Amino acid sequence: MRYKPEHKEETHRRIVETASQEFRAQGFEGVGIAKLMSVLNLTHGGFYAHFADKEALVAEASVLALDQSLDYMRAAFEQGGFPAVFSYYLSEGHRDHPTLGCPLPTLSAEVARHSLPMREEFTKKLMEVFETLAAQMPGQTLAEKRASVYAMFSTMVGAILLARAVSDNQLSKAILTSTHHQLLSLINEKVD
Amino acid sequence: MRYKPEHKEETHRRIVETASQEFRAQGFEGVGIAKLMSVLNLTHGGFYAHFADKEALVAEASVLALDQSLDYMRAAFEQGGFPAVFSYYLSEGHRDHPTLGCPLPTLSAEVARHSLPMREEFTKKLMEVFETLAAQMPGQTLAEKRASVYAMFSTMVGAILLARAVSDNQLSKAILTSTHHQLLSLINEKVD
DNA sequence: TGTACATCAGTGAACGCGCGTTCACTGATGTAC
DNA sequence: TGTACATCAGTGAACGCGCGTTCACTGATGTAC
Repeated sequence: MRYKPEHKEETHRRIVETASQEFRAQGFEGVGIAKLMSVLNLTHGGFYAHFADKEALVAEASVLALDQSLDYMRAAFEQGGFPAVFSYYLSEGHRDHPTLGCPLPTLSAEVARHSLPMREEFTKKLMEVFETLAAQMPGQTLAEKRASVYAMFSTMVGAILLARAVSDNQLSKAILTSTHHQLLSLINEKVD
Repeated sequence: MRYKPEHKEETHRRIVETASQEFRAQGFEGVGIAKLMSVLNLTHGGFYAHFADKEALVAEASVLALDQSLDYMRAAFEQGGFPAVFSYYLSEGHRDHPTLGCPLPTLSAEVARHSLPMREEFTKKLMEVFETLAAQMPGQTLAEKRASVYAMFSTMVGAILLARAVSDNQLSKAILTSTHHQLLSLINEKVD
């Protein structure tokens, strides 16, 4: 069969999209190429017409996941500023559905063990995320705004990470609400 | 060969000890039983005289890692209170040497995907860590102290996680120092 | 005191399985003549 | 208008490899007689 000119790009896009979701749910190592392709009704051999190797997919899919996550946070911010961002990020919904959530809690530990080129692409996109949010952050200087964003992200990412690991739902909720309150009081201080 | 009565326990202990370090460096999936045993000059077959399966080792090694990490933090606390804990935890040394560091940044994402029994052992030990530090935390009520510990841990864990993932050393350092300053000002508020 | 035997931590070949990757191939369709 | 050919996204068998796990075995030493 011969395909329309945009068909290949579309398939490529679908592979990255599905991979970015599966990776967030199962980790990079938990998702095999054969299984991934079969979800899309394709066979594993065709994968290498789209990507040099799995590492290339890992890089593209991570960047896409960061981009999507930034979109969610931007949407929340537009609705209600940083408090809305915290409510979204530290929600039980986000905790229970990593598939469409922020890739940082699920994938950062694995990223740290990956190849330098992959980590560089990831870092570049992460800086973009940080800069976008720093622009909205209260503070005197850009350095100060950035510092607030780094600390804010560390807190949010760590909270979701721990809330997901823990088997006790009461503790899990307590982790989310405690960090939520801490972040809210930090933001309120800065606004004053 | 016949061995002394304490020999088997000692071997068991060495396997768990080495595994707890290797897991922190490579993740649970990154460490195979054959390789692990060969590091200890043993063969892979003998593993199953010590553990029902890999999952049992994963559980024991995670608990040991949490215990060791708690010891480090307790030692730091005794030397200089929470500021010393932050200095240790958010140091470049800790960032660069996961092997003997806190298992939470490296292993929590994988723990979240493991079996319930394993997660329960992990959670039980983590609660012990939280309670130990909450006892030292300034605050009016126990609930308040716990909340501070949960938020503090989320921040520290997230910071190390991100600082390790990022390929840019300047950004990595900025993440550590920003969160460090945030935690110090939080503690100072509470003391006042 | 000397010999036969039981113990049991550790050995290593073998298993089935899923992984990432390669490559000769298929076959529907656009294009050339 | 009709036929031969080129294109190329996707196919699927095959590869070597490392994984977790099983199991019949080994062999040094303590114990029984």
